[in-house]
Amino acid sequence: MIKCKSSKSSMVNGVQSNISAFFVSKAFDGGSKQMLNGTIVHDIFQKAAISSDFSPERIQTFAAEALKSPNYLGQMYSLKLTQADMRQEVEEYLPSLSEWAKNYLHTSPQAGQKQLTLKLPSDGALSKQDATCSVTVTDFMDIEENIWCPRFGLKGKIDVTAGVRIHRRGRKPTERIVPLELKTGKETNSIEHRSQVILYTLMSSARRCDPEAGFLVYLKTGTLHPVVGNHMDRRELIKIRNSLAHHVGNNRIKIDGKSQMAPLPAIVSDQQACKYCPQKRNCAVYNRALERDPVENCSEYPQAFVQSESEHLSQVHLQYFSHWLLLCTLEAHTMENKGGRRNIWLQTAQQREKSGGCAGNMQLTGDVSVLSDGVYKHSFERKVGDQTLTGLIVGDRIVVSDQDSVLIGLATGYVTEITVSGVICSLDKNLSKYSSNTVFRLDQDEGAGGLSTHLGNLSMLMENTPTRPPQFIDSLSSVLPRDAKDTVANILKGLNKPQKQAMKKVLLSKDYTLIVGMPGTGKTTTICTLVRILHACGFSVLLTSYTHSAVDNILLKLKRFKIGFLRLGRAQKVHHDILPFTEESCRAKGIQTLEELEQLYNKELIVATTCMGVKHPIFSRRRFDFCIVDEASQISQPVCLGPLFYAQRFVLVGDHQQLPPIVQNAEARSLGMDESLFKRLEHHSDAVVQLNVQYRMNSAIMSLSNALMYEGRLECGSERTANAVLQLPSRAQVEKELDLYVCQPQYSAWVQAALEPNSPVCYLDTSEVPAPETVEKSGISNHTEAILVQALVTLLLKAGCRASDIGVIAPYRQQLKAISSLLQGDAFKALEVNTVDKYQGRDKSVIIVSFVRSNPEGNLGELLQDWRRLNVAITRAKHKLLMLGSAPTLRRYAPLEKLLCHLQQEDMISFENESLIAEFVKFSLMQVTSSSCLLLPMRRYPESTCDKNKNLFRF
DNA sequence: CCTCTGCGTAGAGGA
Repeated sequence: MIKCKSSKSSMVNGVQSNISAFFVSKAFDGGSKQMLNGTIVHDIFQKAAISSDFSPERIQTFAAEALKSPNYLGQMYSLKLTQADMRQEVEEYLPSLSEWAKNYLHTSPQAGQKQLTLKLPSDGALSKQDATCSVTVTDFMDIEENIWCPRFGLKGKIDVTAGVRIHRRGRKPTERIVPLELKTGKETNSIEHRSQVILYTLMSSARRCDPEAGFLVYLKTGTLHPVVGNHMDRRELIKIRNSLAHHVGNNRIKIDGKSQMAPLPAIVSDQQACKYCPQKRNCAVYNRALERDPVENCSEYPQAFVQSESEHLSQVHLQYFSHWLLLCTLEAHTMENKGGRRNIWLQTAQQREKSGGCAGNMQLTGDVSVLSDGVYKHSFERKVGDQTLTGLIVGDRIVVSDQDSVLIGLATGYVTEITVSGVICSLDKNLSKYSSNTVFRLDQDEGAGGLSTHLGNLSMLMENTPTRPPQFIDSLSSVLPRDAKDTVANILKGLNKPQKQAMKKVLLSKDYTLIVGMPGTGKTTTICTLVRILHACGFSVLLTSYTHSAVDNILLKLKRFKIGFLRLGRAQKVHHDILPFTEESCRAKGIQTLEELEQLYNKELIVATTCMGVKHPIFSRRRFDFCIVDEASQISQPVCLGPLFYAQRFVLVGDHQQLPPIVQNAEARSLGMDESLFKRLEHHSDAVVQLNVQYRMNSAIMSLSNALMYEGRLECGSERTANAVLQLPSRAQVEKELDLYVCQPQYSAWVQAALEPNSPVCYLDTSEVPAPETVEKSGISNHTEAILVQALVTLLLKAGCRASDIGVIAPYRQQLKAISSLLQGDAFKALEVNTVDKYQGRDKSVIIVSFVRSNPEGNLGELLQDWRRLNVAITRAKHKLLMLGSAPTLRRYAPLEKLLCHLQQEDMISFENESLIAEFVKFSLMQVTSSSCLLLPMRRYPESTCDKNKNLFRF
């Protein structure tokens, strides 16, 4: 869909429009006083319209409220404007707002006096003869009506949807519902303004009776201009739309199986238009980097800016730009196809419900309450009561449409609560005006924004700034302030050697430092300490990571040391204990003036947010001494760059031997999109410091990862870590029970080892069991492995292990489902079943890994081919690591082959056959069924039923 | 083949 805003640069000019479709980042169109004024005046007009009160007093009140609203204060901060400036600007408009209402609003006493000239369509329902008429607005039907119109491929927001009465001399008045477009700029009545109204008229016609006309409201003068688009006008606009859509939609082509950026239409040669175009740099860099026939080779050469905007860039820079533009384009395409908004109109609610992420057949119940300005609380109930709701989760962003996908995108908002038969959510629109039997669908809204942050950052990287290889300062004494020395020395006391080295490296860096944190080496602690040291030295720090939870992890630690910080980001995503530090909470304590806001933004040395949060107004002004990026090895390059622009020096913390950034498009991945900035910069070994002393795994578990990935560099931090084993208080009892229960000649070595604290690593080869995989559309699972996991967990719990100390890991979601469905009940509640990816950064005392894949010659998935994923899976356990899988299948994966070889050498593999496994499973399951509560003492068997000397299982 | 987290939007006007 193409946005309807009809400014010259986005709708009319070929190349410019394409460039602006790529780069919609704020950074290039940072706004202006006039734009902010426009927004605020719109706001005031719309508030007056909602309350049907355009009296000067009321309008003054609305203006005063707007001038201290959080959002506008933020923008004033960005633009370095004062509230007084802004007030003056806005107040100029207020009288004409009242004036406009007096002239055109029918509730006003002398309404309908103004004569307008309508240019009527020749075949229109309006009259041909008299072009002069008067118009009154009778009703405000909607404000900021959101229209997504698949029929024309257009989307947009209509400022005001109004009922109007058109009077013509000697005729009966005509009633229409028409779009009003408000303008605060010059009364140009220009082609751009008129085109925008024509498109809105067209979009309105898809929702209701064709209004045939719309109106431009110029608020500076308070005048109203009718705009009637005839068939030809509409056709021409749609043609422009189609050509733009074509270039945006077909921005990549495949040649010999390889994708590349498709050529754009010829660059425009309008010096006047280019002069002020916000996309100037992007246009120039794009042209230099991607066009086969760059303009400098052209004979006529009107775009001198292409040269001046890009001459600082070398071939390497341009290559980086075009390479990542392609990668982002490929990835954006895949993401859009996957969970894009188009499914709202392409799929019925029933279809979409099956794949999850949609709730159809919903009706409004109860009243809609106003939570705050522009936030309305709605309760929906399922019309057909017996169906359970699937897919939607609290916190999801949603789009509300009507069930038949005619009124698409009526409102957007967030799910706040899920009940048995309904959903409660906060929406940006009040839907109570729709009749009570309107049926709605709520769709999960995934891919908003696309990759605009990536591209915006990429563009910013192309800015003309000095570059150089990493440099370092010679001595610490020159960086440490004298009065901070003692504090710093004190803080350093708690650290181990590599951690201390890391601190030193950071302090001595002039540009950047990479901290490689191998599993369990205390990355969070190290970052926390680093922040404390930098804080003590009086440095400002921007603290970021890709996820909210990673940011909050560090902040939770920092909070304990009473270090002050400001946390940016949506309250709903922030950890509960960190909420008091968020901008939102601080503002709630009463920020009315720009000075107070500036104070808040500048108060703390430490500011924390996610990498994607760099669009915040604070970054248009504030700069930091250091930027620390946690989990940097999991962040794609263009995203990681974002926060770095705002700091003098930066520190990336991560481990490229663990999971890389997620890239959905296979081609983009193969072209290197999953290479993080962390990995790329690791080549500068001067800037790298390794944390190799770990406090998580005991020595046996650690040895796996050392053999697989770290070539023996990983060390245990203490004897205690190295020798720590699983404590199972009731183990003896369980083993006795086992003895009593199963008395067969082949005692299961594996089951015994699984419970034995002194064998921390056990691998069960299920190839003889056998345990074949199941491949379904929804994913891959392995039922037998799931049962074995259940049996093991049951046994561990029985032996006295706490459920919260056990973690189950599988590479596939479908397997997690299979396992979870077996582990129902309160006793398993605290147990965590999750994917490898989700376990990154975490640990548990006991980890059970189910590898799932087991087939004689079938396909190998991509997941298990990745060394890094396996490395993560085997480094989560502190005391005991139990693995299940079919060795012959798994040996076809190179990483697993290496792991299995090592396990074999160490004699950590057991083979079991079907009957043994069956007995073991039967035993453990019997325990489940025989006692409803697992943690009660076990039923005792009579002594006589067991032959003690044999120490065997028995039926 | 199947791993998943971030993003509030669309439009504010200038020349």
